[in-house]
Amino acid sequence: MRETTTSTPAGRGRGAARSERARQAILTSASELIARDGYEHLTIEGIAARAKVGKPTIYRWWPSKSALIAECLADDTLMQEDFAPPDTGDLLADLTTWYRDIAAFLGDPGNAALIRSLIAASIDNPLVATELTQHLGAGPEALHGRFRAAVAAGELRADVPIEALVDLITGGIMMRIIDRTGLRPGDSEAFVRALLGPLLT
Amino acid sequence: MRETTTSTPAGRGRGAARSERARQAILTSASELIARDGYEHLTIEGIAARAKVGKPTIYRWWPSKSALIAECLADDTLMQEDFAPPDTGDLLADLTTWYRDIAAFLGDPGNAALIRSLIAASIDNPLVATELTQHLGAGPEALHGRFRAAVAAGELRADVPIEALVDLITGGIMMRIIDRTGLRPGDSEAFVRALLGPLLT
Amino acid sequence: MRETTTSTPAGRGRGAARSERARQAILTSASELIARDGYEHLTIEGIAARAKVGKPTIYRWWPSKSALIAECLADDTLMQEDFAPPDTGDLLADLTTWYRDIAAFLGDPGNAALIRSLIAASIDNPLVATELTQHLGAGPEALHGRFRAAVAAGELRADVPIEALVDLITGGIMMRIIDRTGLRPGDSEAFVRALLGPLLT
Amino acid sequence: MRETTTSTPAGRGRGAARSERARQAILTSASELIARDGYEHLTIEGIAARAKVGKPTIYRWWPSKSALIAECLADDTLMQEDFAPPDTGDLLADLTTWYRDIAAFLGDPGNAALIRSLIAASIDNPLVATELTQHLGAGPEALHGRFRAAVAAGELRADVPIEALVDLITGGIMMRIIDRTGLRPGDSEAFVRALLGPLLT
DNA sequence: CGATAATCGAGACGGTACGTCAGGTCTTAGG
DNA sequence: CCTAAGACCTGACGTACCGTCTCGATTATCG
Repeated sequence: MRETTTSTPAGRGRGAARSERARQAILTSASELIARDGYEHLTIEGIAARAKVGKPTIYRWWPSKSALIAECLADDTLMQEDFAPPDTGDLLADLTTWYRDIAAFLGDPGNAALIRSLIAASIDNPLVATELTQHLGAGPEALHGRFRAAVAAGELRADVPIEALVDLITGGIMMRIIDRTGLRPGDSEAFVRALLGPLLT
Repeated sequence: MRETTTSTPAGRGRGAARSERARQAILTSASELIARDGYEHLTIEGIAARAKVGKPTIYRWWPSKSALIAECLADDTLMQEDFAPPDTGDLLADLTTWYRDIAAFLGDPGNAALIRSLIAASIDNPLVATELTQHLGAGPEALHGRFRAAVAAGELRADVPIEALVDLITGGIMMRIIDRTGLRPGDSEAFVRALLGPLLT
Repeated sequence: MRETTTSTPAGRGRGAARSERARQAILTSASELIARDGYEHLTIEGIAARAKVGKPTIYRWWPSKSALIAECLADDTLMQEDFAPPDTGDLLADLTTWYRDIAAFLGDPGNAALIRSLIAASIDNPLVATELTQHLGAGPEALHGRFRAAVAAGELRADVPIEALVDLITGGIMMRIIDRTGLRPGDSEAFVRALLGPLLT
Repeated sequence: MRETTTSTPAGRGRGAARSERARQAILTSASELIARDGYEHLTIEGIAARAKVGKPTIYRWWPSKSALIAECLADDTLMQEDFAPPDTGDLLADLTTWYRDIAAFLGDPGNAALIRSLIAASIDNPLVATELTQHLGAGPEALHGRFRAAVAAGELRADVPIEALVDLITGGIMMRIIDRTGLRPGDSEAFVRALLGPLLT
């Protein structure tokens, strides 16, 4: 679990400690409800009821629905999947593999809807965007790392703007989720070719 | 104005005709409010009040807030800008120009917030996504056309997957808006190079 | 029904009229609940639920719980009893009769509790006090009237301060309710004698 | 200080003794807050915060807000005034004096509001009513005593129902506070005359 | 004198109710 | 028959307090 959010119990001077039981129940309930009903139908009241917790307990620790979702992601409660390109030495093949995995995941309409919900949450909390891209493997460790390795291996030109490359490829996935076009596994090669293959004559 | 939505006046038998005044007032009010407060704070009630219209008048013609927004876009009430790459014969230069224009537009935080709102609206109505990409110049006429012209001119390989290319480049922009990283004009070349330049050694 | 409160439908320009069904259901539910649970346990939420009405419908028409109670009283929904001294020509006998009726009424602990609740409501809304004293017969028509008649009949001295007399006698009842001492029917004569009988030697 | 409430330190076996500092701080804070904000806005949480005391410390020693108020009164923390009729041998004059003092006290709207708050507290705890009437001089020692002295002095008939007389006169004051009519000093004579003067012809 | 135990401050907890906002539907009056 | 106005029921919002419980520290008595 990456701890990225603000809801740390802090130093605790005196007084009862924060209830780990409540925290877990809230994260779990939020995760189940967003997966079932989508971000738009997610309510603090519903989460509190399902977690058998008072609403104030949620408001005490999270300033907003989206912050709560961010922690669900950071805590791996909401999405177990963590995509990352392998490193076989063949960049095109590795990216295609990675892309295909994601496409397979998004083939399930439930998963696609979940990611759509997470994009919605990202809009009022960039932290969610960060967590989401992490899970998709587009974080600094995974995709960035693979590109840097390719540069080091002499597979990719040294002056390639890796940041831009990552945003392009991640954004390409997002677009297909937003406009509901979807990602077919066969698209994987098209995307990778469009990105890395020789385009200009 | 492209007419893409469902709110056609229809055949009409008897009775008063649909009030064009009301329609315009609603679209204008919705546009002003979303620009001012963002999609999350946009309410039907607020629109009705500002347009001096009853709520049912809105519900009669639009099934949802996002459908209303889609029509605002189609009607050019919400966004006057219509980006499109020029065609000077030099694809890289043309794309860079287009990208730079968009980056300049998004340099204004208000505009960035507006687009972020439109992405939010896109999530519960793909029609908004369509309209939005149109306005950004990523629709069939503009960006696709430019790529097809490049293929025809022999500037781009014939087997390039244009669809994927467009989604990559559009998605790249979206990503930067969602995660609030922003697009600096200087990024334009990086993006275009990352997409079209020679990457592999 | 005396109409003393502010919740008049007003002029009504256009739009749906105020629902009489809702108004009645609210008054009835409030009356039942205050009689059952007391003013302290009376909640707007509970009234709304029992009346099958939305909370805003209550807040639209009454500014506070106590204003609602005042209207329950004015509407004779909460208390059907309306005490008033008879006029047989014998003031002492008439007052004793009246007092005895009230004592009998308050003999039922439920009634005593209800009046106690109404005193509580009176404290944050003097309108309730007015309505309550009306019902007890201490309003201008009943007790005041009887005293004026006694003066006219030469039964009572002309310079008697009627206002003070009424407040004394009403307050005497209130005291016994507040301190839970209670009013026994036998007290009636003691009170009336204490008030009107020859005290000084 | 009369000790009438339940908060006795009890036998105590071992362990730390009850903190007198905490007790005083709580009584003082409660008194200040009820005087400032009224009984309806008085909260245990607010008292605890102002007294720099934990909520359980309050709940440990007092079962309810009203019990705490009762002790504030018994402890003379909340009201320093203790009214009592003098005994000059002239009952009418003495009562008038006493009444006038109370009327003067209630002339200050803050005092009137305080007494109103105490009546509210009396409703859910008759002990408060007892303490309140004590402070107003309507307890067994003061007003009752004065009446008994008058009987002994032959000023008042021996068969006068003193209890009822006291309730009438106290209730008369209460009424004026509850219905916010107020007591003007000039009313004093009217009340006393209404009570004791020759009424019947 | 050290163990025992009650108290104290602090504050988190599961709850209930608050008063408000907005949703989407309906009813009425006017044109 | 459409439009404006607006009332209706519903449901969620975020907040304030409730009364209880759980800490860790302090304090005083008892064995």
